[in-house]
Amino acid sequence: MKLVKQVARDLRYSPNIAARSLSRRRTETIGILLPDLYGEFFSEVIRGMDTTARQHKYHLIISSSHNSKAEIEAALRIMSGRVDGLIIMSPHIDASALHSNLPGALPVVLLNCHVDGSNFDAINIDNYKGAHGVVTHLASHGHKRIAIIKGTEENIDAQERLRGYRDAIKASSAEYSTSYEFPGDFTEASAYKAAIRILNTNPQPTAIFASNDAMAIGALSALRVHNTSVPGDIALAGFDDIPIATYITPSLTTVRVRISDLGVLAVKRLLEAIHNKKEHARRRIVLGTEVVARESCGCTVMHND
Amino acid sequence: MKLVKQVARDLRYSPNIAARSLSRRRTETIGILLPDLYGEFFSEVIRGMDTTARQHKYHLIISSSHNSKAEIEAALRIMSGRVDGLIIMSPHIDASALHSNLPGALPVVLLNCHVDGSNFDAINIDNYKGAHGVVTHLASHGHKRIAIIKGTEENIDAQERLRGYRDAIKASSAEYSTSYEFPGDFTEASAYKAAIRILNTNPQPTAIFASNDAMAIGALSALRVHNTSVPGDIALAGFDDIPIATYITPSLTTVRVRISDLGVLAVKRLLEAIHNKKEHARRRIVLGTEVVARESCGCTVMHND
DNA sequence: ATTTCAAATGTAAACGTTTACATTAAGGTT
DNA sequence: AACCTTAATGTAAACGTTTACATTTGAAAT
Repeated sequence: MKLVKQVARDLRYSPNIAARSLSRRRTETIGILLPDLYGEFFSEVIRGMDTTARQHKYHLIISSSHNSKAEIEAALRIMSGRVDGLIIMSPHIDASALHSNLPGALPVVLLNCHVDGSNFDAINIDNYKGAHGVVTHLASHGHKRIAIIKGTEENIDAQERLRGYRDAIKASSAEYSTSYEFPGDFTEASAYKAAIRILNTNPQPTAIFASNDAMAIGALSALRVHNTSVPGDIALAGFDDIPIATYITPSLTTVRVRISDLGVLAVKRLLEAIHNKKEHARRRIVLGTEVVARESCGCTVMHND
Repeated sequence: MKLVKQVARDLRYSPNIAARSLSRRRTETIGILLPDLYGEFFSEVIRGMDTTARQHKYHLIISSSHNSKAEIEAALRIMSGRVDGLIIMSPHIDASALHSNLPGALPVVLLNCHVDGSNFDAINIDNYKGAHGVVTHLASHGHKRIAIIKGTEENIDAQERLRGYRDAIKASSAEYSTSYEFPGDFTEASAYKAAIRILNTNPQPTAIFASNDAMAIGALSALRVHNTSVPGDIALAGFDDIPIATYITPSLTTVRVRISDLGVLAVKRLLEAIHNKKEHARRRIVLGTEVVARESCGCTVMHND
């Protein structure tokens, strides 16, 4: 080892980050803006981001719980000074809000956001195809009345999953009616309530597609309490394939999203933009999904040992 | 509004954070060091930290997936320059490692760490009492052979929960034997395997205490696959009370930890240390727990609607 | 030994704030 | 009107790096 390095270590020297940032005009930090940090989905995404960022010697600064447009705009402004780029996950944001709250040159990646043809890097889940696929699967079991528990209204994922559901129903021999569409907000509790409403519907649906796994679990709980067997009386499917989906009873038929890959991709894309600021070409990436048939739809009894 | 402010807004002025940090000698950022970012437990903790930090206009910089002592020491050094204080959650760290990798003046709060009487602010869960309580509860149902699925060996929470389990067994009419202690690592998968080993034990235990809820869920899954009814054939209890514990089938008897409060407390304590650097008195806080009896131990049938 | 080029070293300005201090202005008291 | 106190304003140094540029040094080539 070079003498200098040895001495540096002896003196416990470590460069002052603020001075370095000031001088170099970069912080080696990327910002993550989330609506909320709740449940396994988000911790998986962040895990992907964190490991990828660290591989490239970047740091992650996280700000969550922005549930109104005003809040997220404030967060944008506050964050923008301390990061080299931003990953934004929020249903509340649109292109004009971004332009008016961010320095124009700041690289941005939109994750699971509604992108109205605006020129931003964006990563989305293939919600439409995933929902279409799993609902088609439910229909293939012969179900005629398939209910959906919807996600938060303004959420683009929720909207696309609903669209996939509707088109799949229409394309199948199942019955299409908006009376089979029940509101939810991606939490277990909201789905618990929705499931009870579904049980009180006449004629009763024989299958439920929950717009995410957390809601599928909430619905399952309500069905159990009301002595309704899954998949015997009512079949059930979710969306996301969070780790726990394999382990619940019955195991959950769902749509697999490589959740942590979302985070990995977002960070990679952002770093690309940061490093090639000039000639970086913005584009939209859609992450594919895959239907995973487990017990809750009545397909199989799984043995995962 | 003052004219200056108006003009400032018009020009889209925002102060340069790096320059401000350099000049003020503080970053208004606190660092979080985690071993891993996995499952609901961590997202809850971070949520508590994030909201509390934001209330005080502080930012959170997060670094996870440090699973060896070398990694976490590297992370300590890298982080220390960019934050005003550090919250550390890691089984791999000890006082000397902290002292030799951090500037002495940097405020630190240890969360769920092993604190060997060293002079640090620390926050811990009352693991011993919680485990003792829930195991005593299982014993009160008349179980004589109560197994435990242990957590990661070097983890202090795991050690304390084991200690609580052992003391509770000895204090009850149940049978104490280390052959009822099965290894696990806090993941569903590890508990799945452990549960199968438990089923093959002769005589078979009639109750299982899993050292966290994720493992309880993993064990439950294995029991179901092997046609073992819970709580009919085997009673089950977990630890943490993650949100999903209410919603699984059967609902999970567990030990409630106000998880997000852990994060809230840690941040508050750290901010206190940052602001009162001189006369801040370090101390250890132990967060109480509460046994929550649900279905999986055979207590009641819950109706949560 | 002189020239040429590259490499090593040294120097100083810049990065954009904050803060401490000095100066000036203003207001109130005798 | 002279004096004191407080407030407002202005000035300059400091924060700890990086980087661009100038200078010196060293080595290779003629």
